[in-house]
Amino acid sequence: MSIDVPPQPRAPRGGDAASAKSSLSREAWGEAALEALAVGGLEAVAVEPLARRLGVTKGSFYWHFPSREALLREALALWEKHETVDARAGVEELTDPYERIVRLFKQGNASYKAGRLYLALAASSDDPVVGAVVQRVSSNRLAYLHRCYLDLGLSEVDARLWSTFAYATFIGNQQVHRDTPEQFPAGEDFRAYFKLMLKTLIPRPAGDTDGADNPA
Amino acid sequence: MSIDVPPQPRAPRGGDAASAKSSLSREAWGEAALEALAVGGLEAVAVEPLARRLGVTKGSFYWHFPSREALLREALALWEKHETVDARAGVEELTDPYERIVRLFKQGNASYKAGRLYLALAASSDDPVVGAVVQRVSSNRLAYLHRCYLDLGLSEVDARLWSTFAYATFIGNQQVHRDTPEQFPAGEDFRAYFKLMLKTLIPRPAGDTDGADNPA
DNA sequence: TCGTCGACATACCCTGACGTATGGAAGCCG
DNA sequence: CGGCTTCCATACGTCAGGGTATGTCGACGA
Repeated sequence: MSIDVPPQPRAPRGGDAASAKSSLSREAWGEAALEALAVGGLEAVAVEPLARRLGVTKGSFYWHFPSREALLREALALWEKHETVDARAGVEELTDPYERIVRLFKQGNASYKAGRLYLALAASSDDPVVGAVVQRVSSNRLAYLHRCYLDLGLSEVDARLWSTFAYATFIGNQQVHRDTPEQFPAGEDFRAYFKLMLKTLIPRPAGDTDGADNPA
Repeated sequence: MSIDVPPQPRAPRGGDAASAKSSLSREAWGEAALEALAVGGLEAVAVEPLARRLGVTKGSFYWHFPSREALLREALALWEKHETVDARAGVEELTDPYERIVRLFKQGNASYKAGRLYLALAASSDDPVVGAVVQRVSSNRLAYLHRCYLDLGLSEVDARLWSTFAYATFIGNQQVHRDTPEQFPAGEDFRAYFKLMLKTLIPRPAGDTDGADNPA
């Protein structure tokens, strides 16, 4: 979310526009594109509206990018890194596979915007560029979850089934949460819901009777 | 790239099989719109492409509908009926709530196109017209599922949690199936997957050990 | 036979968005 | 100081699609 501008700060120009930023970078455009994507879908990634939102005009955009598709690829690359490398930051270090899965779930449910982003991208997966990235990200997540379930002691087949199950539920939660926010459990209800999901979706092999929930 | 369909010599005013009337009806336009929606999303519901596909021109369309939005409303009304009234056709008669849920799941997973349709609509729920219908349909399904779980003997709260859980998984399956069809269990694997979901998502109160699954 | 009407075709304008061309205001350099 | 580079503005050209106005043709009904 933090829009950090990489080391390319040229001396401030007139500074007349809405942003105090002197000049835009490729990455800034990419992040803005992701923002628009999460809100308005693929069609919202349009050059002129984005330029207006950034306080510049089209001419500026076409200095940084040869085409709209190039911007899309930039944004997609950013997103893919967010959803794979960055998403595994606080997870990989956990040794207990159970805890890893819990953490994954927690992280996934933590960012509403990330959920909307995935949904928006997945909705536009008919676009070949978008579709390929969505598939890679989805496969990557699925594969990682699969490994976690394997580490849990499940057989190859069972791990496959359970990881798909858990992932589908995860994605579905985002959908339901977005489509019918009223009906989706919130607050205390969500805590109970979350607990139910964990208990149901993570078959614990050993005799772990109850309540190992960490007090976050 | 744009499929330029030649002026398609329409079947003259003879009794055609496609529809009672030789000319196009509102409903035919609506169904065509749903078809386009399932494939290309909301933006694919465009007057000119649709008219080309139906072998007529824009002028014809604007005879039946005052605007594109009117067509959208027609299609949405059709869809809402499909997903609520029609979807409950073979379910309501079942007395066992467990069987009702199973049937619901079976039906939902039966039509890939219906899944794509929901996903496409849900992706465009920022549109006020679409959003309202999606919300109604989603709420309706959720409420029905909730009743089923209630009939299963669960408490109000538990039924709420479990129905949300099950519905989220259901929706998520459609997502995963569409986004990464390669990774999604198929054939025999899907049977096992389906069975696992039923077993996990439907807490059976009485001591119903196993193997009572009806054959497909 | 003729007028009306339903259902469609044709022609047109308008909008939004992609892409291009060109120019211009800084900063850096020789 | 003149020229080059960088970043951006302005002004087009193009094109798909929404919406409108009007033309057309066959099916009736009197």
